[in-house]
Amino acid sequence: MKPNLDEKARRMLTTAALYCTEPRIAILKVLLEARRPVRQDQIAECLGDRALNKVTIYRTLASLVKTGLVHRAFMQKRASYFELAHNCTETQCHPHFTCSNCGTTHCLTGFAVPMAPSRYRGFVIHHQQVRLEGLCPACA
Amino acid sequence: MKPNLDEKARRMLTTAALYCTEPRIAILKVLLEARRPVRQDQIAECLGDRALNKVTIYRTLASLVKTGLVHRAFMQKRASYFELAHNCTETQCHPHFTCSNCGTTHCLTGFAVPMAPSRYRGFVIHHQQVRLEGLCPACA
DNA sequence: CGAGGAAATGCAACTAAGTTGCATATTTCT
DNA sequence: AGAAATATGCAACTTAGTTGCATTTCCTCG
Ligand SMILES: [Mn+2]
Ligand SMILES: [Mn+2]
Ligand SMILES: [Zn+2]
Ligand SMILES: [Zn+2]
Repeated sequence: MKPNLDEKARRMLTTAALYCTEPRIAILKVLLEARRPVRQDQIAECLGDRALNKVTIYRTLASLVKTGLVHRAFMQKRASYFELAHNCTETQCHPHFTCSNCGTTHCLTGFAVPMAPSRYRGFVIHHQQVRLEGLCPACA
Repeated sequence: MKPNLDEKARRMLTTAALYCTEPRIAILKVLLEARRPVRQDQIAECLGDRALNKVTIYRTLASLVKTGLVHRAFMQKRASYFELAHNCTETQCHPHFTCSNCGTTHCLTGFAVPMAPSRYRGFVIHHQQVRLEGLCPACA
């Protein structure tokens, strides 16, 4: 495995003032290695033999989201997808692209859709989230 | 009530080649009068006395979505929000804004966030959906 | 190091959005 | 009106996510 992933996860937890527990380190490592947002059950599957209770995974994700280490990237089919906060500005995460043919989701970290104006008719806009749909390179 | 709403709903159904049934007309009228996306249970509540089975509402919404009359605007708390297709282009619906203070959602039909490029590193982008979050005029 | 208190985990039971199969009712067409 | 096509209602089911509570683990401080 990656020997320094463990250390990296520990640092992230300490920085966020969270207890460094085995479950949290394991979950963070899965997120660190994932290239795309993942669901609770996908995290569980990645853990394989040293499985965790799903309640623990959900509660860990909740803690990580609260500290800002992790984002709830989007929902699909009534399930939430989570990922490490990466390539984010204060007001916009990168767009997520879902292929309408094969169903896979990709992080489009290379570009950002321009932000909406910070004010519009009395609305104060703090955050913008963009979902894209179309054909991925493999399916196009 | 609005006397011509009924007729309008009927026309929409006929145009979409769907049977003109009482439940469908009732649901369409709720959507025609709603100013924002609504959930299944909100539609049921609006119908009040002449209630409909939730399965009927879900199946009706599915038919309406398939014909393009209705959009699944977004998901929140594991529930889908539906609305009539309005102020939409081929590639983008208007942005939806949710207030982080009071929780209400508004359709921001007045402006459109610029579209992502139609191609980006092999991705063919067909559709773009924008979710905004911040403070609504009442809470700002 | 070895408590002791704070916080995290696991388990079982629960909640609630959405789905499915099937019998019955309604709509449309002739 | 009658037949075929389609829609509705009901009950039972599926499944993502939550809650309460007993037990375990982690961190801090003597
Ligand atoms: Mn991403
Ligand atoms: Mn809208
Ligand atoms: Zn694809
Ligand atoms: Zn508000």
